Amino acid sequence: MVSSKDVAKYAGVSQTTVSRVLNTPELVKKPTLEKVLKAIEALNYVPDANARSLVQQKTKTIALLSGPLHNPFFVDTTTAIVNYATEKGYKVNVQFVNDENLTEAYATAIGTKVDGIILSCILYDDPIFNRLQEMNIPFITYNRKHRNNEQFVEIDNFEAGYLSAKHVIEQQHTRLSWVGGPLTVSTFKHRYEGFLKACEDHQIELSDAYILQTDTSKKGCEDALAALLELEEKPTAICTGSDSIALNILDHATQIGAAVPDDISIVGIDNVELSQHGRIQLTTIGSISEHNLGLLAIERLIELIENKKNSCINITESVKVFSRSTTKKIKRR
Amino acid sequence: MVSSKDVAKYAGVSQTTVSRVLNTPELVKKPTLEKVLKAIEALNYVPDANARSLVQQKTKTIALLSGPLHNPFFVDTTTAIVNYATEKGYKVNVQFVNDENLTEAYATAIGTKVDGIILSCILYDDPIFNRLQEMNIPFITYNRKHRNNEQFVEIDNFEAGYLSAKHVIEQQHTRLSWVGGPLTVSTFKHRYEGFLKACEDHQIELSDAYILQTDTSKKGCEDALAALLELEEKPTAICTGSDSIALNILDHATQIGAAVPDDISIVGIDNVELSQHGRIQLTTIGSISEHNLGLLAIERLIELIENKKNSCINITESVKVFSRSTTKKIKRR
DNA sequence: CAGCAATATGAATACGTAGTCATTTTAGAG
DNA sequence: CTCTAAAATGACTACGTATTCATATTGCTG
Repeated sequence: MVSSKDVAKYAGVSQTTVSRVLNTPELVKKPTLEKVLKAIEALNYVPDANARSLVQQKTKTIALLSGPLHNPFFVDTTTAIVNYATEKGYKVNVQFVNDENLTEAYATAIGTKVDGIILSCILYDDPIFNRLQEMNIPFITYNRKHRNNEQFVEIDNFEAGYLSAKHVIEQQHTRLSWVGGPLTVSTFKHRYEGFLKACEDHQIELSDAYILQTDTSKKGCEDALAALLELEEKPTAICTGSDSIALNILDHATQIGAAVPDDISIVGIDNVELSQHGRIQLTTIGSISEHNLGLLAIERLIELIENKKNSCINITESVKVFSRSTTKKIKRR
Repeated sequence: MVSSKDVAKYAGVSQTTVSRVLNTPELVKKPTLEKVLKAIEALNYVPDANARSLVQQKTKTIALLSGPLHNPFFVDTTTAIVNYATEKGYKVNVQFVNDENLTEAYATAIGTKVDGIILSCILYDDPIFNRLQEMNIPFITYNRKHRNNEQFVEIDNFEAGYLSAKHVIEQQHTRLSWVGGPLTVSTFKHRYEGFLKACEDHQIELSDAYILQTDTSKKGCEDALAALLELEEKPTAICTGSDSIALNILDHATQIGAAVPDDISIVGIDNVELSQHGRIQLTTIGSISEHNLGLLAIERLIELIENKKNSCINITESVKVFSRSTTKKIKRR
């Protein structure tokens, strides 16, 4: 591997000068500068980022702990995060986190001495949170948050859940179902609470059999739908905890011949890109901003890293209904 | 930041011993071992991965240069690659590459001294290829390949294109269109060649107006479809260069009221996860293996890194038709 | 051309780890 | 208890860079 010393020898200067050429070229005389640049070119020299990190104590690397990409929400956010960070000169270390590899994911993120951590996958009461805080590495959560979070970006989850129910209630639905995710997660918890409140406000009675908390997996969603369709009195509308869940249910409903929205209406939350697809046209609740949560979060994180501002970042984006074709005014009998 | 020296001082041993505890604990006496472990625990010590990389000349990091995630093919492969590499103890540096940031992407991949590079985005005749080879870093391409590639994993692109055309020809279609991507890319080039051969073998005449090479963007695909639908004699089947293109066309067709498959049939290539969705049900050509190309490639790459085997890896997976609901036997007039 | 400030360069060092080699300690044999 | 081989530990150095401080060179003023 060719080092700055090699370049120095080749150019007949000191290693220091080579370093200067790369970092503070204005401090080096033109002829010397060119000699060195030529040497760099000739030897195909590329500075070693690790060595640089070691001495500067900065890695120009960010750890991204994302949820899995089969959830289209994370497709959108990962794209935004990676692209923005790359553009700003940061490398992005990506891990897709699930329940099993969570703690290990944190460990490697910490051991790599990254400049910052951006993560979605955290529980509302997660013990790892304290360790993260002790590490004194800037970090921010998007989508989900922790009970004590100081830096996070989310949508107004309560309102999203509320609007979700309100939307189908306004379409005359009275038999509303909720298919959500684990209540240990802030998003699902608050969305569900919003859903409940809307039902309460509109005097909708909720059958216990209509309320399901899945593990959000494809299988889990399919089972949930199956359970609902087995009921004597089936719900006419399903409010879901996320677009991912909604898409899974929509998929399975179509496969087993349940017509959406004619037999049953489905509402998502998140307004992921995919929900707009002509064949999908999912009615959903999403941020009024066109910037997704990942982008908002990575912008803040990099600001945090570079300015060392320690101001609290609490962003809660307002939401609205995106009414598409998976919901329909119920036909009164 | 607490270093191994701090641990050494705390435990009353030398830094060497601390290092040994972490790397070759069998060479250290029990009591000493425990003293050190306690110190590590007490100080919350985490070894600095950068320093380790510097001295060992190994980073335990892999650079992934992927295409953008709005192409669902890369959703599948990125998931497989990141998860497999993570499981094997590698960090994955992800970049989503497009035409503009390509060279820069290579530069950072090289500057980080990664242990290996896995990439899809390379042109069939790409000058960067030589530089990669000179770097002497193990690298492998998946999906696309370079003319001189020695390590690659692909599907049988020619056969895929061939089967694509054959499938709709067998459904009595005679007015076949091809909407592909740039022919500078191996996949599109070979798929197109296969398509042409099938048409030739079955005496299908191709109108020039039916052959379109798009930039694969959403807009590009929409324009292509619009152009086709403006023709006096519209094609009855569109064979596309990839599922991504097919999905974009399907999206737009639905949005503008063109019925698929009743008005027009659409075939993709890649068999991405999303193509199976109940609402999509895209007929497509894909690998007979259930492992996606990303997984196959990352497995080989890590083998390459760890065994230094320099054997050529040329994998070309066989393909078959996945017949779903976007193609249909044409109604003879 | 002297003298001095400003500019340009280089030598030495630190960053945190792993590995080499030398040294000390331990265990076992006689 | 002595001697020797094996086991355990430590001092030192390299990795490739950026930075500090010292030194050399240049340019300018009078």
